[in-house]
Amino acid sequence: MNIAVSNLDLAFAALADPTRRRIVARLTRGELRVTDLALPFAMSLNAVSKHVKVLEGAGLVRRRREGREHYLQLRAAPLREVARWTSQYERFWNQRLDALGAFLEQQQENDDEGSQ
Amino acid sequence: MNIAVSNLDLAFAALADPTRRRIVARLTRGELRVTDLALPFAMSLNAVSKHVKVLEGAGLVRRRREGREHYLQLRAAPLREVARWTSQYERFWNQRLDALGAFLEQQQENDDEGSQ
DNA sequence: TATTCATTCAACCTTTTGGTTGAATAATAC
DNA sequence: GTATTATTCAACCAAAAGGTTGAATGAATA
Repeated sequence: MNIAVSNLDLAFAALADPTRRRIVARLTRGELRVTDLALPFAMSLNAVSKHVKVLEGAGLVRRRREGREHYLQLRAAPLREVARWTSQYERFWNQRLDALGAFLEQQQENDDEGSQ
Repeated sequence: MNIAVSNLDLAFAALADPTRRRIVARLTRGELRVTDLALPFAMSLNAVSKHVKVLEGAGLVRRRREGREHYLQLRAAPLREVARWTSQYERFWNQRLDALGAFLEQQQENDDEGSQ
């Protein structure tokens, strides 16, 4: 009896780990076998294999089996969802500047009152 | 002895929980007291308070104390970081289409070979 | 066929997470 | 001054996360 876990949940959670973000970055260079992917990481191959599975679960990585070798490929589509969700808040990014703008406007109004 | 946790780690992790994303969405309407913020959530006030603390830790929420009331405010700046990281991969979003393009080009080349 | 290689599976461990309840704190209202 | 209200703190709990090691599986190679 699983409760629903959205794509966005999975994508954000997958990307919350720095090792997994490094994996994503690494795969932009092209396909890699699990072993080769794991090379620069200071952890066991098994640990990397687990991270890959998390990324797969989030749809961020695709696996192509060729004999005993598994080639991993970046599938960035879920990042688009992340970007879409995030960009909803674009107008809040400069909140402080907006607040400053409002403050300046307010001050302007006050100045005007003073001149009546 | 904490190991380093990046801003991006904190932001992604904070946003990986659907309740916290709802909180962020809710706060776009303006400041809210903790109690009011918690109203629509089917969990204890304490649970919401904890979520707020996670969002604060990631810099996504700011707290303004006024007497016994705490007013919470959205600080979307960390979302900009998330968007920046994510947009690095924009050109991979349409990977499948690119792959199709490459395939079609390849096929075109093959056709050309056949005509030599 | 026996061995090596690429990878996962399984079990285990520690820390973190997301929730609960009950008590503490501190400001407001009666 | 005594309730009441707003919020956190603290302890607890179950489940998940991130890592380890060792065994299993299945292909390739000698």
